[in-house]
Amino acid sequence: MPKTTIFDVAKHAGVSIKTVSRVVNREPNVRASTRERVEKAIAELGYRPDQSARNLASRRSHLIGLVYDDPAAYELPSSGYIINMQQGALEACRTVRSELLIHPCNFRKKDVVAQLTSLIEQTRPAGIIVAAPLSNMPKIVRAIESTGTPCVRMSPGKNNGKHFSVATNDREICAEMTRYLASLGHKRIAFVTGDPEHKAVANRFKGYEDGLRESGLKFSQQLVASGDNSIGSGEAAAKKMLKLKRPPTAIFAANDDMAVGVVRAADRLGIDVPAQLSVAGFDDIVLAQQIYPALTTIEQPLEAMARRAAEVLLEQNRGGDALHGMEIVPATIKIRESTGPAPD
Amino acid sequence: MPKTTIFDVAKHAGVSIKTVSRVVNREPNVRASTRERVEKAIAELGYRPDQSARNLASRRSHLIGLVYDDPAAYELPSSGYIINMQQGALEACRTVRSELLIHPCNFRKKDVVAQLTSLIEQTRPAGIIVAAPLSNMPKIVRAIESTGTPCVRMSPGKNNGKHFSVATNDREICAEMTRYLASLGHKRIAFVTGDPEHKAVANRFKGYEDGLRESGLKFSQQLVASGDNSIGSGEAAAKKMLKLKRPPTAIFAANDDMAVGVVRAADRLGIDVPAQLSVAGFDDIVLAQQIYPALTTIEQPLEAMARRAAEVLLEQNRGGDALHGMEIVPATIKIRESTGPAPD
DNA sequence: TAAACGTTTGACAGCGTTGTCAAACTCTGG
DNA sequence: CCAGAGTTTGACAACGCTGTCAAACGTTTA
Repeated sequence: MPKTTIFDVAKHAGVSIKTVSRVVNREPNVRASTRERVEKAIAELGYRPDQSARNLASRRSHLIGLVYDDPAAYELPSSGYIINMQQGALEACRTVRSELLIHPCNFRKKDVVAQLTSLIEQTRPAGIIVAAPLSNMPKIVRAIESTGTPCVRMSPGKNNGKHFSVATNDREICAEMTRYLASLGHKRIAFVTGDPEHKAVANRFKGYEDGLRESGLKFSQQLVASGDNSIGSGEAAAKKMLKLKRPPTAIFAANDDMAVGVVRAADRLGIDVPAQLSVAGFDDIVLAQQIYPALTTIEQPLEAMARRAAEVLLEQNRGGDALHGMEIVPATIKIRESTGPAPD
Repeated sequence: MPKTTIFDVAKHAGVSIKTVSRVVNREPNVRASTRERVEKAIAELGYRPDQSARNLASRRSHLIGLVYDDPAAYELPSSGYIINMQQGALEACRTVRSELLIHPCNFRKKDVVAQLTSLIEQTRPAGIIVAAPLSNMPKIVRAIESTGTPCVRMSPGKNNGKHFSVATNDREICAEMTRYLASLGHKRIAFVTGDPEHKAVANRFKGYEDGLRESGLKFSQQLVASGDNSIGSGEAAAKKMLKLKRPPTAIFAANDDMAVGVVRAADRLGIDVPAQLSVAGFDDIVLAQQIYPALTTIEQPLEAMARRAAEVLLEQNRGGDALHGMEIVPATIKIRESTGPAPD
């Protein structure tokens, strides 16, 4: 039984193949009655357009590419970052029968750009989702744009107006977390910064400053330590600050790994969390709920962001208008056991 | 600057397009001197075959599909299972410039088969990797086979001879773990079984029996409890067995989640691990190293298995012979802190 | 009533490969 | 030196769709 082609449908509906094509692609200027007739024929014959042929003729596929780099994964087995994004993008793909192509690429390699260009030429995806930290690299975004493939950045960085981007409110939510700590009576709230290359992480620090200001607390350089996003660096940073004459009563780390390090440091120093020290993180990694005390943290809406990114791309591929600008998917504060009223 | 096509190469090399095609596809019967000339032309013009056109003409792409279901992920955020497989498959793809298409599918849904068939028709992947538990479902494997797409199963189940499969030595390695526990002096070694639907998990139990026999220990039904692969079920199973008149001195759980449950149960009952009770798991999940005491477990070579699966498929796609039968990628025992000499 | 314009439809030429099949060439043995 | 077999090559038709452009059809306007 040979596969049904557009010709079969055309004959069955008594129209030309072009009209069938128009119906399939939701092109305008097809009389309603004609459209119905064609749709009926499609349904009766169980016609499914051949993607390869479409790709060849239109120079574009129904695949969505997800390109990412997960530097954290080079050290830890899995940060969950990727899987969450995939989940979201996959959901969006499923509803429109698209498929997801995943393409990790190490941005430290010299040939990333060539590699991406080649990926796009080879597979001609309908769109590309670029995840952080790749999305913050102009040369990468530019390379993708130059192929003419629509792309959506998942990134807090500035948008050049040519594409759409999805981000979360890192800064605002961190201000909120800081205000929450202040509302518990904490006067000395410390912050552990992360890798400054990571744009989102930098925004978190700004949010911390905002939060202090909004709570009427004054910023102190002593209460800021820099980490590199790893557990160990969080531990070191906390140890340093907890040994100050006037140590902080709350430490907010720019990511959960470092927050876990802070908890560990407190443990080693015999400081009770949360009775003597409140600890907050960011990311809501799996471990956050598994350690004791369970970590108060901020849940990044990675899945929702990726879903939105894919939706935008897929809608555009179906003929919708290209979107520009930035959309914010808000993060959520998860209050758990590691934060509590300030001591005294 | 229009893209270079096979025609440009043919003209430049003074041959027909068919000959260029032969060279590109490594087909036989091309004179060495001709091949060289064509290869030179390809290099000089920077020719890259258009995949869409290839797909259309040959009815096959350079994509590898990875289809999976991760039932554990419906409850826990991430089991690491998927990410490990992806990693392996991606590595293999990268070396031959192929791309990986990921397609999760819930086997409980009625239309899995239709969905898979449609996926294959749409994307015409060069091959499909089917991961457990999907790989143990005849109807799914049959559906894929009927499309004519080469497929490799990652699964311990019997192989019908039509395809290749990659598995690990669950049974043998579990026997080895059991012998290891026996060698530490344990006489009463218990086992927590997992979801019986999971073929590999069933094999682990058989390995446990083998190990007992080989160590001259006798099997006791009292020392076998059934779990459902979850932490909670491991905890319940352990509590039950630890309250026996003659409790086990070692508990081997069919997966790490349950082993973590066992450790938790011991903790609650005030039983010291490993002084009074040795605990072993299977999977080497991230948590295994993060709990205290760090879990002795078995590392599944998921990444290596997936890499091998993809390699086989890609090699076949490049014109290699179709492989049949089963290949075993051995697992590794990771001895950590949760096991030690038997008490007394 | 006809010109002018917008809407709907179809014919047909690509898109860049691979598959088929036959022609041309090369080598062997008698 | 030729028949016969194998090797190497090329012409050309698919593959199944979209893009282009022009024709046919409707509707409005003067």
